[in-house]
Amino acid sequence: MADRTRTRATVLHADADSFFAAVEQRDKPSLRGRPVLVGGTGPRGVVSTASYEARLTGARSAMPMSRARRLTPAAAVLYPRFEAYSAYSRAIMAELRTLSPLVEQLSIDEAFVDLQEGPFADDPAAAAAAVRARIRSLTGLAVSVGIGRTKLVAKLASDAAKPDGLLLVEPPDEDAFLLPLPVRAVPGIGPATAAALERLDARTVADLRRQPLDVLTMTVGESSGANLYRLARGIDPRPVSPGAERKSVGAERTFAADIFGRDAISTAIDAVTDEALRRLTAHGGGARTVVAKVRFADFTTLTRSVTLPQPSAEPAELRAAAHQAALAAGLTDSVRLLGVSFHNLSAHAQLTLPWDDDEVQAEPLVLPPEDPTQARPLTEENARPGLDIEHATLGRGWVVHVRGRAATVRFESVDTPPARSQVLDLDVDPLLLVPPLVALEPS
DNA sequence: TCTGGGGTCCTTCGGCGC
DNA sequence: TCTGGCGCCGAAGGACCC
Repeated sequence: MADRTRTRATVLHADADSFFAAVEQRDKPSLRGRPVLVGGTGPRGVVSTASYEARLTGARSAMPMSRARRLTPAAAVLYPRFEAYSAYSRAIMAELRTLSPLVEQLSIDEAFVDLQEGPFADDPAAAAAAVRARIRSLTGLAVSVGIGRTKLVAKLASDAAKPDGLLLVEPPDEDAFLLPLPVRAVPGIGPATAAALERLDARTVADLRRQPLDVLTMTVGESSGANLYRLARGIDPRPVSPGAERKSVGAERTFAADIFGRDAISTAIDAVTDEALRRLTAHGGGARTVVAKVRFADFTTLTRSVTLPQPSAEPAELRAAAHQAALAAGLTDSVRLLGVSFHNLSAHAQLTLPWDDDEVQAEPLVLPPEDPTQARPLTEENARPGLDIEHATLGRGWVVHVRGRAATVRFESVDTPPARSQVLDLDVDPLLLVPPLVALEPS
């Protein structure tokens, strides 16, 4: 494809507003209009998403949950329900695909759409307004949209449009839009790069544009420097490309308290490896490289890898490699986090068949995960605030908290009025943990 | 006040073959 | 035979994003 730079604003970027928190407020009527924090609820949790009400107090994504709670004592703190978010995400992406088949999903709540070839190239703003309204009607969620000639401008426009807005930046208006923005707004410029640019006195995109190419490459590296040099000039020929292949899968776990000792660590490696294997199996195919990641009590982190002669999908072989890699990290100190990931993925599984190898032992099957579609009794151990529950006669609701056999819950869902919280004795009124029920109907 | 979990991409370095 | 340069690959670390 000859990538001829476009002349019209036909790249659309759509991004759901405080997605996780908005889904929770939608599904839990008593939380609407109230501060909500979604994220890890344990002692070492961090905030994934803060609702707009919670942001008023200074709570932010990536902030330690302990700090966010202190800033926002009134907030509901909820454990993420990824199944529910995925269902809403699929509905949003399906609506976006009505605009064009060229949809590049960036994350669970964000996508680019290329309107150039479709019927909407002449009036992207009208198409965007219509799709925002349909998504709102179907899911109750606000999706902010930016439209521009390039991915960079579309993305920055959707940021500027938040919350619940639509901004189209016409090509003649690009410089007026881009130049005053802080460099930190540019995707790819994080804290480290911004600090390096600050040393050049480059704080805005306009400042960045004044930097010679060689200064930028010396400051932030060859690739990033050339990239920034172009982006600062609005040069961004990246096409909207659907179909990106996954390059790695893995799992990692930060322990509520540091663990130490051979046995505890070995058990933990097995558990994390099982989860990573489960995801590899779900992805399909095998992997050639296994990476173990270890974070010690002082937060220093290191990785060690083992590369196999050929890609493998055999749990025993991958598990052995994971242990070998973790061992190479020298697990003597207190360990805060363990991770296992698989790289150099190969599309199709290379399971060594039993007759290929005399020494194959009893097949160590990947344990089936706890089937998320299967209801289980609610207990103090498996309770997490925010999870869906069901009572035989009182119906569906969600967990506020569980202490011993006393469960505090609210019986409410998308289309019920807000409910007061009530306390049930689980021995008298058993509750089932159930998968989220996502009813998507135009309203 | 104490730092998650899922990823992607880039840089640097050392080993190796030519 | 020794040395240097180049390109490739794997390993490790780090920055960044949502």
